[in-house]
Amino acid sequence: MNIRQDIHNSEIPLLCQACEARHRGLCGALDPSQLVALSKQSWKQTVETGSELVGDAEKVASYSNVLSGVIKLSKTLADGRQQIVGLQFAPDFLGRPFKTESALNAEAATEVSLCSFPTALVERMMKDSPELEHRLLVQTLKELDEARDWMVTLGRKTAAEKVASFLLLIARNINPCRPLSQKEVVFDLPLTRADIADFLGLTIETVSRQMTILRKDGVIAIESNRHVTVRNMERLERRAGA
Amino acid sequence: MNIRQDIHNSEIPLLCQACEARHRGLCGALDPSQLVALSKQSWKQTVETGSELVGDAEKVASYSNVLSGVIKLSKTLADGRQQIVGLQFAPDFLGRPFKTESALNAEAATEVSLCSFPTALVERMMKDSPELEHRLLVQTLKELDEARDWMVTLGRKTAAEKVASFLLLIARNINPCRPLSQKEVVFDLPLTRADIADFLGLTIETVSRQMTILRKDGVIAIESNRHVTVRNMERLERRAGA
DNA sequence: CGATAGTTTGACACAGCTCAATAGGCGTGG
DNA sequence: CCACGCCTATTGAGCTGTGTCAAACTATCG
Repeated sequence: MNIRQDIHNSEIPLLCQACEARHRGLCGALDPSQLVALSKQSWKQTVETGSELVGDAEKVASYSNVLSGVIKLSKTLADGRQQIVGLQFAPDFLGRPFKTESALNAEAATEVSLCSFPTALVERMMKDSPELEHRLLVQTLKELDEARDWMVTLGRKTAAEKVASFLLLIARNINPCRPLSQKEVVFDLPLTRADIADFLGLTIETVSRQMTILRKDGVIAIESNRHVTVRNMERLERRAGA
Repeated sequence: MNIRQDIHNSEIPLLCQACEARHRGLCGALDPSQLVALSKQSWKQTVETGSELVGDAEKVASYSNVLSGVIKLSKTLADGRQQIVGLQFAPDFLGRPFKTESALNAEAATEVSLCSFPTALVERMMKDSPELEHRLLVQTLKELDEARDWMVTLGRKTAAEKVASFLLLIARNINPCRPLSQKEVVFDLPLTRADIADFLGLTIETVSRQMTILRKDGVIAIESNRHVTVRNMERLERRAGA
């Protein structure tokens, strides 16, 4: 039995054919011949929860597209206090071009699958393909917008609002095929309470207490610590403080 | 008496000849003919302290280079709580390409001079000039790094560390010709106590108290509320918590 | 079924907030 | 030049939200 050759896919490397990043991610900027060049030097990998992808102040040899799972980007003060400064979902691009050393720590919050390529190759292709650099600019601007939104959460919201904001963020990002604006949303939390605390600038205990309040008030339901049902998105949004 | 025609400057528009942004800013990406095209549709303006440059959810018709002064970028919650999410100094680029509506508020924190141009023109030039888009990407990545650094300050530092971090930020950015790593640094604060509080996620009173402590401990000196002398940068750095 | 890591709950402490009063800087007008 | 008023900043006193420490509970997995 022959595999039907789809015209659209005929020149696309096998590695890329089923890849999300080719559509919504960075690789969408590349034409088939560029995809072939990139795919020859790229590799897919699956990493387990907790493994460090990029260390702070470490040389970075590869960039990646996130294909599935959640990555946490964090910074640590000298005395060990930690702050998560961003979460990355598929099909985000992981890496900081034009800098050899990372200024932050990237760690798999869940099991994560990646498609990685050498930094040098990406930077070379960026010179040749303005469209690639354009996509990267668009993603970077998006991340900057998100970072600034989160600064409001960190600086001006109460613990209750912070936790609601976090649940809202996850509800909106974790399900790739999210039917927006439906009342009830179900997902597994990609982060532990400790991670959530580090993301919100709170302690584990405060996060836990606020989750309990949301549960007792019937805004959410929780099963076995990780599995969350948002009973009513609107109420959650109201609790997140605009 | 003739003005000597410098070869380097001979084709540069008058408007641009003394401009900082042509060297360290975005315009450095442009060749003389592009500079001429841009300068024909650009204009310099000076705006006074407190005037709003871009309103939240407002249509943006022009982008600008900051030539002098300080701009604060802020976001406001429904009930009026405010957070400053970034400060811009010369020769930063003010604007958010690829979005017609602003998601934040830009206001002159001091008297500010700007060189402005129509958004449409910049976006057209970006298509033709990858170098321009490249510079914008580099600036955006820098702002993202800064935003993430500040998230650590907002989420994990104490009030004392926050105020020290703020003074450090200003000391490092306000003086264009800063002789780095000299022990004593003098500057005028570009922000009121209320602005500082909104930047740090604190109240005016807490900011004031922490400044008083720094003053009494001899780390800084303050004259007439705005004029600050950092007596010892190293001590200030230590108080900022890494 | 016990071990371990993660989570919840409780009691208490304290950093930073709120409200209120005072002090200082600066421009205006006598 | 001083007197006044306005605005901003400082200082004080008390309160409260969130952190700290400690203990109990729960899920998961061998």
